[in-house]
Amino acid sequence: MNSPVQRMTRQRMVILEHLRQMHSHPTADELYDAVRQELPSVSLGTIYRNLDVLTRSGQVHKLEMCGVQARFDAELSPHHHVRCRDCGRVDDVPMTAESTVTLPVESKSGFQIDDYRVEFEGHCPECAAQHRETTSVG
Amino acid sequence: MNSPVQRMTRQRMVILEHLRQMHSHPTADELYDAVRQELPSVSLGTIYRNLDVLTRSGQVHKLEMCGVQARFDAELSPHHHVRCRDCGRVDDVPMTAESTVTLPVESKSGFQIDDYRVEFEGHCPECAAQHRETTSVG
DNA sequence: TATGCTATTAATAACCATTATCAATAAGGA
DNA sequence: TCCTTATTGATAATGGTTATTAATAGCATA
Ligand SMILES: [Zn+2]
Ligand SMILES: [Zn+2]
Ligand SMILES: [Zn+2]
Ligand SMILES: [Zn+2]
Repeated sequence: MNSPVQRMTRQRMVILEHLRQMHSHPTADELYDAVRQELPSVSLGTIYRNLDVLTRSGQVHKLEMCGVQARFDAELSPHHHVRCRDCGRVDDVPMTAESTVTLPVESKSGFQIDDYRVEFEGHCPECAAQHRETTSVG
Repeated sequence: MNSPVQRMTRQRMVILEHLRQMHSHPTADELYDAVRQELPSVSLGTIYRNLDVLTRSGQVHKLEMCGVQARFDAELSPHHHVRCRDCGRVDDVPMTAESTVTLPVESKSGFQIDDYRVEFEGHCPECAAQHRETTSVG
């Protein structure tokens, strides 16, 4: 009925520490590469399993964004994200009054709406530069 | 260099017609089921291939969220979407002044932001009802 | 209408992120 | 220290999507 007791294993600790000091919103396999530096025998399944546990207990945020792979974030204060259309890199965007949306109480088909997410899209500096040099040559 | 000429095949036409008269934001395989009624020998690969072509030529919108199946929409006028947290059903939410976000010109790390997407989350009428009857019994 | 080029197809295999399985291990309360 | 069971590493399985390939069919041109 209620969820099992959560133990603090060495793997879980190292995963959480690494995610907390990475601000790149890494994918599971990027985090796997980082954690393996410290725990060479850790398995990718353990990364996925722990990200799931930590997400469900609210210690980590899973970014439900467009794109192929899921990304994770240990920064829990409310903020938005931008994603680069070319390379998929994700960065933070602070919340402002201009990026705040009023929740519609109910959609026309009777949905009860209780949350929303804003996702920005654009180009990171590197891809923007590359795009410029590709199109500038006549 | 430039994309090849787009031909109008029977399959492509039927796919587009069916998507245009479905307002349920179907997944590829849901659309596959619908199209097979008319073209029994169509293949799932053809559905995916055409949805990709039609998306890239702007005749169809692809709604992608990580972790869940992509959904497609032939309604091209600007609007938002709500997704049911339980069953994944997607419905339209009209754009209003309250759901309009001002684009930040640039993020702090130099991203050039040129678009955004608002996605609402909640419960569809069916799942909301089910949730009520599950939790109401003492 | 016939011809040629090639975009598109059906069928199928491959891909790849994520989950499930399972015997062995270890966290942590008693 | 002992016991329960959450967690692990290894590995197989899943499932949505993409790639491959020989055959077919749009469609521009003669
Ligand atoms: Zn980029
Ligand atoms: Zn973030
Ligand atoms: Zn629902
Ligand atoms: Zn829609």
